[in-house]
Amino acid sequence: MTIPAAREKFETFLARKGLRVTKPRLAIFDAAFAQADHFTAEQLLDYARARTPKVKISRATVYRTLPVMTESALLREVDIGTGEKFYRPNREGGDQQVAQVVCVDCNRIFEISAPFMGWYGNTVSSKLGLTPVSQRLQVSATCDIFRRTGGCPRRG
Amino acid sequence: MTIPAAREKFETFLARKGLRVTKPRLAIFDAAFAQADHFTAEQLLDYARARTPKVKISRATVYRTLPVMTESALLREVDIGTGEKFYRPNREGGDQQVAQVVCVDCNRIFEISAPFMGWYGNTVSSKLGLTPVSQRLQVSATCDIFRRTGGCPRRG
DNA sequence: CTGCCTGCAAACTCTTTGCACGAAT
DNA sequence: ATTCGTGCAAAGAGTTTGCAGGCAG
Repeated sequence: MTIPAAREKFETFLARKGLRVTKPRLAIFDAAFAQADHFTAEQLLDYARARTPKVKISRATVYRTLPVMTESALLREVDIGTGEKFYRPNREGGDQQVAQVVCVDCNRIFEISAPFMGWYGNTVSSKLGLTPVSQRLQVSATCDIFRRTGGCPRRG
Repeated sequence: MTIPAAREKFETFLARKGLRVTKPRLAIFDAAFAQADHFTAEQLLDYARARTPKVKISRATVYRTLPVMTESALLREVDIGTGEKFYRPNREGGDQQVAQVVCVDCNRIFEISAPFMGWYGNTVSSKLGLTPVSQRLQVSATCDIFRRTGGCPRRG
């Protein structure tokens, strides 16, 4: 999904929710959707300001816009339990079942398709009389090459 | 595992690590291991103080002792992405594969065995040249009975 | 007696919020 | 014109840390 196409979806989402289409919101959204990898709120603030110097963007607005974008499903929130939340654009659209693999050496987050997760959640919840609404599978792992060579090939 | 037995293991762990066996550390450990359910750092502080009024216990020492206890594997850290960390005693011992199911109605954390997780972590990591060190499956779920009756049977 | 451990309080990080102004509808 | 959105700065929650004194080994 291209940025203009995504932005149009976002504008539509805002309109349907009765929210106003403002310059800061669009600037933040564009910056978020242009990101290649995972990013934090702070990184998004920096990037949005650099990308759209004309539009004044405050930290507060970034934090207020992130939940809106997440709700629109054009952005996904990724919590790896480090105190700060990560986000990434959802270019494919739809509710994907993905697992996060966090490399403790290169500190990078990989996401891979996990089609079995839904079944896992159901299996585990039904025993308790619960119905799953969301689930996440997170794997912490060490890099084999890093341990042998002392360098992470994915980082250079 | 009883509390005295666990405390002995903890003392041994401290000794092996070259750490000192102090009254605050033991008081905090006992309080942690006596807990029936998940608890936070703050709750542990309150409980340890109530349980051992003679020993002076500060918040800082609780926060400094928690990682030690976690490393000893007598305590497990449970992160459900709410900003505060939860802990619970690991009475069974060993590295278990457990999934957390968080009920959004009663706000309680259930843990159930999920032996398939290990296989999945390996499958997923090996594709990336990584070796898994830990993994967690976390499911957010709604309570079926709560939705029908408006009350959670697990809470009363 | 040596140096790790402790308590206290301040600092820190990430996120949220109150308020008055400014902009979208 | 009305109301929602914004920026700023302060507050908030949870956790960490610097320092002077205390206790374990």
